[in-house]
Amino acid sequence: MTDTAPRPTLEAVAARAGVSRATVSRVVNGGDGVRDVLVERVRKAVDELGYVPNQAARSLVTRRHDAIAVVVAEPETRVFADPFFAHQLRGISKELTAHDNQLVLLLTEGRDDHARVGRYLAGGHVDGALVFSLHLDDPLPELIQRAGIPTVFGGRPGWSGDRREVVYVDSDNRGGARDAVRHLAGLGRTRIAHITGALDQTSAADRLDGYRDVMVDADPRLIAEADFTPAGGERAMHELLERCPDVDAVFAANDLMASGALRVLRGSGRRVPDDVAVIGFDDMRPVAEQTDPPLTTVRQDIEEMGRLMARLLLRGLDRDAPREGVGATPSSVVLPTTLVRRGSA
Amino acid sequence: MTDTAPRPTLEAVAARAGVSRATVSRVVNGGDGVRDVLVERVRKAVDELGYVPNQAARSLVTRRHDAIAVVVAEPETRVFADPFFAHQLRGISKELTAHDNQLVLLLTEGRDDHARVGRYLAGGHVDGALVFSLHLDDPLPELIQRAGIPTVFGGRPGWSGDRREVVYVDSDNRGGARDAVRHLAGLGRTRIAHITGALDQTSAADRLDGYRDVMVDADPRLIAEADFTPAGGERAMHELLERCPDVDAVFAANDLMASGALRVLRGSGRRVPDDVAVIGFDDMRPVAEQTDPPLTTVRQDIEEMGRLMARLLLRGLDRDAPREGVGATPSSVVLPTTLVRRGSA
DNA sequence: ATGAAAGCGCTAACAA
DNA sequence: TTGTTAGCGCTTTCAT
Repeated sequence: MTDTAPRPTLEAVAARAGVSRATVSRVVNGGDGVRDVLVERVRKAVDELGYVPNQAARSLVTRRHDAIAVVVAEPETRVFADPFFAHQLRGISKELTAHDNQLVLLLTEGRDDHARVGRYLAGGHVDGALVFSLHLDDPLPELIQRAGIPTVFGGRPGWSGDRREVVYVDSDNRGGARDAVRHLAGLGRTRIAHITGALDQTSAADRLDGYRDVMVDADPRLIAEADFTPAGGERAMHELLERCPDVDAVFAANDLMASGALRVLRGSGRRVPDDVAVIGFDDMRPVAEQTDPPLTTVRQDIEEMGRLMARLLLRGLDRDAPREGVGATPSSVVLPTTLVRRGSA
Repeated sequence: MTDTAPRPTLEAVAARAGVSRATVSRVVNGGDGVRDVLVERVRKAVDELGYVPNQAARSLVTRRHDAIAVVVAEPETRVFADPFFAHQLRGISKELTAHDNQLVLLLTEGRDDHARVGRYLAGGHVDGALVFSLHLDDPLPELIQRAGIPTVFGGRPGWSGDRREVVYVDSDNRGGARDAVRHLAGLGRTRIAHITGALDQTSAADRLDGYRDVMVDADPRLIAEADFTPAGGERAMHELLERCPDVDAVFAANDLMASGALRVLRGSGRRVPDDVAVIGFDDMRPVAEQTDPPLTTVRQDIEEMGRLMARLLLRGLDRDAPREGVGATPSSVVLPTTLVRRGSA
């Protein structure tokens, strides 16, 4: 491990270039209104000294940090089991990088952490926040409101009774679910079951709604509640098989659960898709492409969601942005989904 | 999105509490040597005003940021296909959180990004860096050295000819590989093949070495070079089958490749483990537990690696830490692995 | 086009 | 124990 050496300051550069600190500052920040000769001299001094501006000092006066926080509020370890999270992060990172912003990652491990996150957000370390994985009863939005920091949510926040306008990016969970179920119906299936996700998340609730849109008076026994995990999918599939042995199709609210269902189906001696057709949601390639048979699923562009969230937030932060008219206050976005056909349906 | 309100300063709190700024500062930073009455008064004022210290101002004088950067230098999108990354991150996050440090995530997307990362690290935004996924020819270590910032590497860095002492955390790749191959040999297998990872990463090279340790004069045709991806595993397995149809065991350098190999094996009509035994590496549960048959594999405690990296870095940063004696300069750590037996071998 | 000077909000000597 | 004071390194009026 190396030890930190003392860094040159603006002052040092100014001395070396034979100009004032103000001039160096101007050059460092774009150099408008400074004679070319001086710009050159200053640049040279900067290079020779290896000068890098001290962000703390800069932020102290500009009140900007060029950093945004990504808050992943997932009490469970689930986030880490699926690549969803990583993809979003990647999209966010790309967009932020393109705008010279840094990404500060805040992972919360349960209730105790919320206070810490709240403090951090309120502490003026970052210019804005991107918040994920909210459950209905999550106290985080409240904290964030209090922190008074611009925020974009990932996924439609579910809490009700909130008057404030929130900005979020979500995919069309309901529409995607409809497409999936319609596809199954189009295959001639009539006993189409649904394995739900954790219903305290809007994504799960919306997918269930989509299922119901198509299966208007579905046998309630065809709906099994689960939690987005493979084990949950297995459990739900067992239930379903027991309650309705005549089930001929299953729409699972994500790929992980679908893969669990697939295993149970195989174990029960049923062939997929011949006896029972299966559709998942997410299109997580490592999962969906490697089940047997490969999974037909509803794809959402996760990385794009991340990118969009970042873009929305940055736009809202932009001081020169138009305060009214088109694109003034960013508003929520819902991205379309597409059905990807593979072997399972 | 909410707009930011002007925050109260130390000054304001001092005025309200009827004390000096210095006293408020003391209270805010622990409150030693301040009379209880005043501590109380100040705390009250802080609460009433909703005062939160301005980090920029604080860092400017303390030169600490209580933030460390995590640099993930993975040109490929591979990081995002496997949960490895997320697990490390989680371990790191936990440890940092426990020490009131923030995590700044720096994702690099290829060469162009390196300069940006270098600038950031040199910019004095963070107190230290945790760096991952180095390839042999990676320019990042060089940049980091120049930035002169304390660093701990994840995985043994492979570049040679570097005199400086580097601190890293790695798992015992070579030993783990030996265990795996010995297990296969113990099963009576004699034609044991190896599918390597990307050999420009030390983890892959070390696992290959471990394989060779046991298979001292292995038929070179039993070694197929791949790249840690499932597709690479499939390709390698095809090669292997073609070159050595009598292969009776395969040790793949990670679970993803092992799952690919499993598919090819099944496709070729071979039974696992009866005809060919298979062992992976990593113990990525979502993968290893859900292959058919479930994968026997070498487990490494990824989260612990992350935690350890953070701990090492923080210890090195600690100003009050003993500069000599036990635990003075942190040194590298290699964590043990364990063989997890499932169905495939 | 350039420089002088005033602070941004905080901590840390030093005095009292 | 508490207050006074001098900066930390930078940006930004305001003069020149």
